[in-house]
Amino acid sequence: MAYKENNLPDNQYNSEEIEKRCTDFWEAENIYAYDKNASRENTFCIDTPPPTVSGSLHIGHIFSFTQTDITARFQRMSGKSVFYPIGWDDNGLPTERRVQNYYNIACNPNLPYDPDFKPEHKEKDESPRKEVSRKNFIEACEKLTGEDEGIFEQVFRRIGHSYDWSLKYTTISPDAIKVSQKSFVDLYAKNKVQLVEAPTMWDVTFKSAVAQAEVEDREVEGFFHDLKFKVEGSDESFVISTTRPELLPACLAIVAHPDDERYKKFFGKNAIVPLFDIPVPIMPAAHADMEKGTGIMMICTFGDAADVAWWKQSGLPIKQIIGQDGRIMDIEYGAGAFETLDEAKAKANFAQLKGLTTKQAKAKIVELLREDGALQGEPRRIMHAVKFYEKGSLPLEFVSSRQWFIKLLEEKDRMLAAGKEIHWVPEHMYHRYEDWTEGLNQEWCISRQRFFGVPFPVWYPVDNAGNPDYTNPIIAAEDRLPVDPMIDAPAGYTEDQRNQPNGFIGDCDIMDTWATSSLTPQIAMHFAPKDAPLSLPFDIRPQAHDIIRTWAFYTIAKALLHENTIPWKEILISGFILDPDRKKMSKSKGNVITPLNLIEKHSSDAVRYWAAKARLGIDTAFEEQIMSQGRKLVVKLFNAGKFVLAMVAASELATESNYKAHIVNGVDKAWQAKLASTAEAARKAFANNDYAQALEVTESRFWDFCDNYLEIVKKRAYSEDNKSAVASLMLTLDTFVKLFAPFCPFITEELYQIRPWKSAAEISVHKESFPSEASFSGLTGEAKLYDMVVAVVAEIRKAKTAANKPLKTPVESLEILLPADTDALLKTAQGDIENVGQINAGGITYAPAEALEVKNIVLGELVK
RNA sequence: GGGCGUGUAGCUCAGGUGGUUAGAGCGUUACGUUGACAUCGUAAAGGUCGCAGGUUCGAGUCCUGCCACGCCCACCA
Repeated sequence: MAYKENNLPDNQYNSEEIEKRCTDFWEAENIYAYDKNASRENTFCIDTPPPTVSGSLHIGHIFSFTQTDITARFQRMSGKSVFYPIGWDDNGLPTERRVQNYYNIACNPNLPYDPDFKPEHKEKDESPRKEVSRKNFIEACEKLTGEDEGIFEQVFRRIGHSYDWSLKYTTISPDAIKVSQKSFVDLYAKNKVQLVEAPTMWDVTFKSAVAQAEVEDREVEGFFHDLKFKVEGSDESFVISTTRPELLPACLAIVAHPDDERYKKFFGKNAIVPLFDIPVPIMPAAHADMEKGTGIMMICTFGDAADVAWWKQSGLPIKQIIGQDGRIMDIEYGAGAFETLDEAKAKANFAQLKGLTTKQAKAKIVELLREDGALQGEPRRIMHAVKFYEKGSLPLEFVSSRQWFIKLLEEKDRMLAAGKEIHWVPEHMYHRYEDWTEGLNQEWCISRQRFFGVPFPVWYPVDNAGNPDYTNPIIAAEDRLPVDPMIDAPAGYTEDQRNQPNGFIGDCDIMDTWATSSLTPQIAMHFAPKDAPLSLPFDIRPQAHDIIRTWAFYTIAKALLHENTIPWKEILISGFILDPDRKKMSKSKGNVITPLNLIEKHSSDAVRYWAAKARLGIDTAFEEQIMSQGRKLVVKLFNAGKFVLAMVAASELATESNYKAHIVNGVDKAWQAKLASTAEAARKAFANNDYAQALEVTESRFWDFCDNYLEIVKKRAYSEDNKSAVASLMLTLDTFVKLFAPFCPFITEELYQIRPWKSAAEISVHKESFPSEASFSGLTGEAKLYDMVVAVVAEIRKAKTAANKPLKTPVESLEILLPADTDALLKTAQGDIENVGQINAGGITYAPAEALEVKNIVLGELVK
């Protein structure tokens, strides 16, 4: 399609029109299509992060995604076929939460499907959430994510990200589910995944297991309670300080350090748990800290990870009293595992706790302990760190449940080696990965008791008594994927055998989002043409540093487990956008300054300029002024371009594609030498992943061009003998549009397209080769000459400014002192110097000196 | 407690392998508007380069220690 009707520059810069023209043109001409005919060596593969679709795009997205786009554009201009997919991460908890709030609904998997249910947006009110079936809930998720994704795409197109949109995927789509389930099936075959019933970190709000990587510590208020325990069969007693008295009925044992003289005598005896009169063994344990509290502590089911670890090696029975809803369970207390010396007392006390939340139970039990006399003094307030699910608001509990785990602990060494093989930018980010990998102490729990996500391709046989056999799961065959075990029956069974004796049940859990996100390279390849020469490792993975322990870590794990390779050669870690007060930018503030508002105000190119100014891995404060600065640059590009085009249009060279041969003037060739070195510097900076540096050198050369070179050649370009000047301006424009193209794809395309000398073979600036020193072969001269001319011009300007005179004030005479070896060189530029300085003919005199100097400037009178 | 990073002009940031008067943009001030410029240009003021030692002829740059801030990890009865 034709880019523009008349191919003339607009009178004024109008970002919206230019952006519209460009996006339409790129779309129509398929400028960014991935070329599968290129070899793998000639392909640059990007493992694009699929943004989480749960609400609106944040300016931080624009920031980091634009930085990747700049790299992609440079690689494309370096002759690579760029595989630059885009996907939306729409499965998982964030989406569920948003859908619940947006439609005011909640999923109840026990309800039947209602085909007439239509989700509608409801403003937040007090009305209870409408319960809907699992299928209705998933449909609501799909509806809302679909709408959100449309908006995301609009913004990403508007900001000029050069994805191949035909490769677009969503993580909840059947094909992505297939890839994810295939991964599970493969891991099962390789014995890298296992179903385990064990105490797991559990979020009571979301009623789901969580993985180590999703856990964070928060400083919260707590209280030490000093509890008196009697020692069985003696008059002795001791005091334990605990923050979790509500776990008293779940107490398994009492431990103290083996060398602790205070308690050594008790080892082997039993302590009596207050209120419940349960005898529990007093045992030595090396992890007990003599300095902390009273030096003696209780092990419960389960206070923390240390309790779990100790319990595992103790062989003692489990005493689970906290249910999956975070409340004290309804159990027959006083028998079995909870054997007691006084059943009636234990039952009576426990009955008062049943059904309470842990917080309520704590208050209740303190009351009971106080009555009982076991509580010594009053609870003492402390601040301590407690583990929370990163998206949760209540502390995690350890609840025993059946979950699928990927066995990563045995892969630690390989993981560390793989991390070293990958090039981290900036390098120090590797330490985060290393820290995390070395500190890993749990297998990766991938089951989630949620609804909107990838189902496990798993069923369990049911025996003739109606009990599921979890030891012999039925795994779906690969060619059946994707499957939903809650809808599809396993091979060899029929649907009417579901939940029946001698039948089967489906695994009702879904996978952790990361179990799917960790396969982004594999998913992207799955959505590419089947005969494309794509393979791991990809070239780059761009991402932020907060998800090194999740996304980066898990992706490396999956690539190792499946393909036995690293997933990418390089990982580029972007920084965060911080509020001006240097806190991480909050979503609430993001609503005020939305990306679209900023784009409309400053233009896409200007917003991209802002993103390009920041270096990788460095957190920067949000400063809108940088966008204004970017806009100034873009407007300047527009105006300078328009000016050059006007000067060229008057020349007979205007339509000559082989104009370069006319660059013969010394000053012009000197300028081209400067331009060539800038191009080379930009190229080198890009090769070093330092796009900010590439922009910096390009930008400063461009302002040099506008302030100096353009003024220096202006008069000559209007004169009779103007071919060299005009050709030089043409080459300059051709060069700058290419140098700026990765940063400002819109204004550069606009200028590129409306050049009168554009040939039919020239499709888009974004398909051009990025300039290098070699592009200027034979066109460059003595760069020094340019520097000297600029220095002389600067002195003349300074003299005029000092005298408060306009710059067009004529100069009667001036003296240039200069070294002998540059004398002849500078004199070749005398005409240009006279032009730009408004110097009277013959006004310049020369004298030898050590260094260049301009003296005795005599200003004339400006004739009106 | 362990690790990583940051600390340069009022603000936001640049400053390979140590080398002349430490840079940019914004902001401030003064002046000007040259044949493109919803402006633009020319200039000025503004810095003990976190602090203290050390290496060196020479340190913003290398070494040691300290301080402040941020982040990551671990512990947390």
